Amino acid sequence: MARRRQAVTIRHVAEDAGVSLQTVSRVINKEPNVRPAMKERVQASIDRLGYVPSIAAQRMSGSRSYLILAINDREKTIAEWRGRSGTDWVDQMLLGGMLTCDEHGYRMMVELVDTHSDHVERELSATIAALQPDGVILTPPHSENPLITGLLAKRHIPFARIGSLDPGPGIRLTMDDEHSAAMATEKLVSLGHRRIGFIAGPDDYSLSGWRVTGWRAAMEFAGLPTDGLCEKGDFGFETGLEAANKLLDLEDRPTAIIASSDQMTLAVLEAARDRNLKVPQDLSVISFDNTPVVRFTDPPLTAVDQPIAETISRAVELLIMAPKSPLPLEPINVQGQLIERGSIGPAPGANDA
Amino acid sequence: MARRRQAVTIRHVAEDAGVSLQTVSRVINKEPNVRPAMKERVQASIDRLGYVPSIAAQRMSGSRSYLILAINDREKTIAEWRGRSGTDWVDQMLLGGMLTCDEHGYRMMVELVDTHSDHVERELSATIAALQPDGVILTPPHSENPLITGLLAKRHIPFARIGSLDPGPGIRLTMDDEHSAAMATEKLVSLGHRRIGFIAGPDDYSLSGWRVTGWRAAMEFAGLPTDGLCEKGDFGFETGLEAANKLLDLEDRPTAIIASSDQMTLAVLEAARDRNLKVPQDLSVISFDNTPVVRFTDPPLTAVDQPIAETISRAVELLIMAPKSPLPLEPINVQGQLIERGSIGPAPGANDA
DNA sequence: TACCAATTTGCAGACGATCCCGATAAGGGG
DNA sequence: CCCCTTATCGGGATCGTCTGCAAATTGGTA
Repeated sequence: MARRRQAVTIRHVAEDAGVSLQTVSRVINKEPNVRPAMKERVQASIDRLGYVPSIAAQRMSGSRSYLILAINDREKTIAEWRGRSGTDWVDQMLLGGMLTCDEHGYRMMVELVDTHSDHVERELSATIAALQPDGVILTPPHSENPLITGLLAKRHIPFARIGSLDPGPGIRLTMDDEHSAAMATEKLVSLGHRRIGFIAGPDDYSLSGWRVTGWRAAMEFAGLPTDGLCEKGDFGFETGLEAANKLLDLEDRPTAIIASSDQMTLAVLEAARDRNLKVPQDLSVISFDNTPVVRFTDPPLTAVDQPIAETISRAVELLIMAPKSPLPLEPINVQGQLIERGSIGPAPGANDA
Repeated sequence: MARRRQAVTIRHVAEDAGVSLQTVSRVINKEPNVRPAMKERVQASIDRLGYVPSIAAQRMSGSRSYLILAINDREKTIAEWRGRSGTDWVDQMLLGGMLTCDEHGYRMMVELVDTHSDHVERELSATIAALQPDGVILTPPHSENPLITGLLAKRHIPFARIGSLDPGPGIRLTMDDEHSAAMATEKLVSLGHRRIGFIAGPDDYSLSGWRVTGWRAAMEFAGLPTDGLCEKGDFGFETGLEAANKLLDLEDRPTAIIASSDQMTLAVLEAARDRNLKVPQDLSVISFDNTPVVRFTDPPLTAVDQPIAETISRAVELLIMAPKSPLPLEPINVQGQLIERGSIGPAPGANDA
């Protein structure tokens, strides 16, 4: 096959407009110090010839790659794909990220990286060298991996850490997990529940901790006990089931459970069914994530919506602006929302407050 | 910020190994005519320095971009994202595409393109010029857009058309829609159903037609009528509901319905509920797609699984091999599978066959 | 031993855009 | 009207890799 060359280059445009390459370049990059008349003339040539700059060449000559890289956990993502349990993170990342990138003439690429592997550093390092992105978005649990953050910081590549409050380099964006958990808890308290169980996520996600903190704070504020009411899972169905069983087998069984992911909440529904507990009459349930499945369960789940798309969108904007405006040092909180559906109701035996 | 340069270039490797740039290049690209000893020496330097070639520079010098572009319909994809109805196409494309790309050292990028727009051609053309991908994957309905296929053919960019049997340039890969529809129909016939309705997809997807053909053929083979039993939707919920209503309001109501998408099948469930028809006792239902939601409906849906991931994976492999081996002219069929769940049962009033 | 062909290696140029810096043109105060 | 500052524009080098061709090496044969 014949070697493929660029159809229209900056040179053609320059000739057509009768100006230098430099001037065309300035117009493309919207640089100042170009007279309006000149700018118009060049733009006309660009439009007429249908010229589009080659990103490869732009990157080569030391400028931007117009590429934002989004890093996801390989193992987790593939498991979700294979199991067809829905990959809401990827979906919502793409929604928020791609659309925002589009607006600014950038592209987003998703890259899967192994979390639990010795060569995370090499793997990512190679990707960076090959692609040379202008910015990187780290999703949990990568956002808390010091090897990764260290590597990016060393290379001076702007990056965003989603869902992490740990101090360190990079922009931090969270979905205010503490507040969200408190909000869910308060809702249940207001419905008269006094024993509210919580199923936390794994420890290597710091947001797991923040959610527990929010729940505990709201419980204590309401003067309610928390001892023995917090179990732990890994966001997946199986561990969620174990945790749910433990909570529902307690002598003084909770009348409501909040679980840190939709999959774990599905497990709670299953555990309740096994015990002939009706949701929401005997047990109220609130979930985290609000992925598509929660609308189709029986009953549909009340859930804390994680505004992933919006968060990623904010991250993209900040990264794109990075060369010009300094990155915010303080974490940015994007507020979650409690989407009410049929899985919660008044506490059994509680009169109207 | 300081201009970012490549950390380790081919030049460093060449110096380190004491050879010319050329030789290093040959080793990287696995070209013949390099003595084993030399190859080993260069490879050692590459490993030691952690060298990774810059894709931008590779593309610049006229070789590959190691990039496969997957084109999806913007409007449809965004609507699915926003509505959180599940975007199985994007998900499964990424699953099949990214993993296969990874294996070959390629990357996949998803690009959203407006289907119903005058400037499809310009939009795509600009993307091609900017990214210069080594291959393009077109999903329906883009796979049948002559403007797009013509453009790619003219630029000599290898491309794959998913879900289209139309003659023309490019590799064609289908999920054997005709056979799948026939398979679903036969299943219902074997359960004793005699009036089997079909809800087709929109006309601008040629696969819609093939599915109808498969259904009609299976019906006629069984000596069953088809008149008035085929309605049409646009794959979405609302039009699916209209179609379902029409079928269920027929004087001689069908006892089974096959719908061409999961969303339309959800609408069938809704329409059945409105009329107090029990699924599967009064009405059997089979869906197309098998997206994650179908496991959570009541009852879970029997569905024709669309092997999107596998199909895209095949497409990627063929595109990557394109420069060396010629592209197959005949369409490639990837067989779908009928996943049986609770939404089908024997026809009401039919004794065991 | 000498010679020719095939294999292996190196040199210079190209790819398309940007960056640095110098040259020219425009504008403003004395 | 002149000079100096600032806004505009252009020339040449550069980025990292590959392609085309020439040079050097190897190996086998007459």
